[in-house]
Amino acid sequence: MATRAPRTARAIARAELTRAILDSAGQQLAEIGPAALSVRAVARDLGMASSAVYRYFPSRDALLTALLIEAYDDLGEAVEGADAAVTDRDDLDGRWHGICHAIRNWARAEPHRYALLYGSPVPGYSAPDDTVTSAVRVTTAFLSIYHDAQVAGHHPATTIPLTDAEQAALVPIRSLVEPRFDDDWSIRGLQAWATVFGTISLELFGHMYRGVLDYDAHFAQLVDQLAADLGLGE
Amino acid sequence: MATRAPRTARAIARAELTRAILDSAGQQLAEIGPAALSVRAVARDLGMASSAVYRYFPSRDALLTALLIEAYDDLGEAVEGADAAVTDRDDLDGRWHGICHAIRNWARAEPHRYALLYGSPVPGYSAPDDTVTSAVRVTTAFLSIYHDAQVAGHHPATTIPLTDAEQAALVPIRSLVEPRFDDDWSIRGLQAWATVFGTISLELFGHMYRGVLDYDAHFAQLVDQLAADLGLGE
DNA sequence: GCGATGCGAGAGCACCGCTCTCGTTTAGAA
DNA sequence: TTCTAAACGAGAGCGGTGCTCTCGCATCGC
Repeated sequence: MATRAPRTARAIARAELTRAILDSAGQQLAEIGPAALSVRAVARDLGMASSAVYRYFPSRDALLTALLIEAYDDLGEAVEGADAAVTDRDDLDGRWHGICHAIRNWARAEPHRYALLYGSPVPGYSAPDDTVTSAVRVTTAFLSIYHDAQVAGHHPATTIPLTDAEQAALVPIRSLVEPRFDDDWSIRGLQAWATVFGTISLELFGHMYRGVLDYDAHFAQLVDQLAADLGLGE
Repeated sequence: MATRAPRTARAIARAELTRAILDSAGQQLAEIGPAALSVRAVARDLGMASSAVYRYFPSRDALLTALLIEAYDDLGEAVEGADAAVTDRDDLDGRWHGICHAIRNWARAEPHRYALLYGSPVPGYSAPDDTVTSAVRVTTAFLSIYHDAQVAGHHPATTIPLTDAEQAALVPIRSLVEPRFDDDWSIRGLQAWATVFGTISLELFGHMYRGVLDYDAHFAQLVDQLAADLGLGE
């Protein structure tokens, strides 16, 4: 099944050039950020006319969206890899640490790409449908751990009771897995998720400038604390 | 003391035009976002040559930085106002709810400005020294509640013990107030801070697209839960 | 082999940030 | 009050951007 669709020489060339554009643009993205990424610069880098790039991506935003999806997949792969690396699937604490640090390590290695994913949305709002499948991979890793933890009988820190409205608000997240999440897992799961990304964003975007000396130690501590709050530590 | 420095007609005109530029640019910022803000459009709006704007702001980034500071002050004012509105200063739970909802309400009313503050940094990195004094206002509101709570003898949920490195990492935040924060207040305070901003950012930037139906109810629940975790509820 | 389609290049449009120059206006010292 | 230096607004212009259109040429399916 060597290569997929392309049979003709033209189709092969098209696939290769598409790839080359994405690579060049991806390098620009990583180096100078999404705001400064320019179609003309990509064309220059590839030695072609800028108008030719538009044969492959209809607009700058479309190119950026493609990079967005690639970034989501890249991060998703890193997170899934870190999770899979824990051979003992019942070591939920280890898996939790694995995915949390995988996210932060990726974010620190690729700050511009992280900002593209979790910072302010750059284009109006990129087409959700295409991106969602890639974006959901990291979320799924969280849910998977929560799910396994609930099934294994772990219990997060006590939560306050929910009103009817609050319960209704969480219906979608609750029904994403089978068996459904209890209230406490829904609440603590969302909370921990927001705390992890909140901390990484605040750190990366410079809001902890003063306040925290050692980001590594602080994040490690936070992940420990969240694991304890989630009741993952046996 | 009517007006401050400006005595000459020229100085008055300068102050007024500076104000007009900021207003026009602020409107652009709020409506179409920081990326699309253009000096030329501001000049057109004010009926002047684009080059004249540069007499007042040396660059687009400088103009954006001024708007950044204004936004920080605007948010800071909203948060301080919400905190001050709680007449019973010992009602820490009420104050906590006040500032958390003030932040989110402001963010939802001014999504582009919130994104400018807490999304990906748009210019390289705007001069910290000018912005810090305004940026720190909302942080101070958090610290104030934490401080009062600790003095009043409230205790947050139990925390896991810190290693020496983790303790050292938190030295700056700990010594921001007198008396210094205990370990548990440092930890839970930072954690709650990150959770609040993480939740607002994830919501505003579309990462809860599926998962949560009713953002208002979810955030209200989160704030309740954090108050409980912080031990603010009597 | 031939028409249809895909493709690259170039010119061009409208916009951008920013700089420079050039008269004019204003402020402050002589 | 006069005169000089500074501030100012307008305009032209430079190099850059995203994007469109047209025009030849290569390639594909029939």
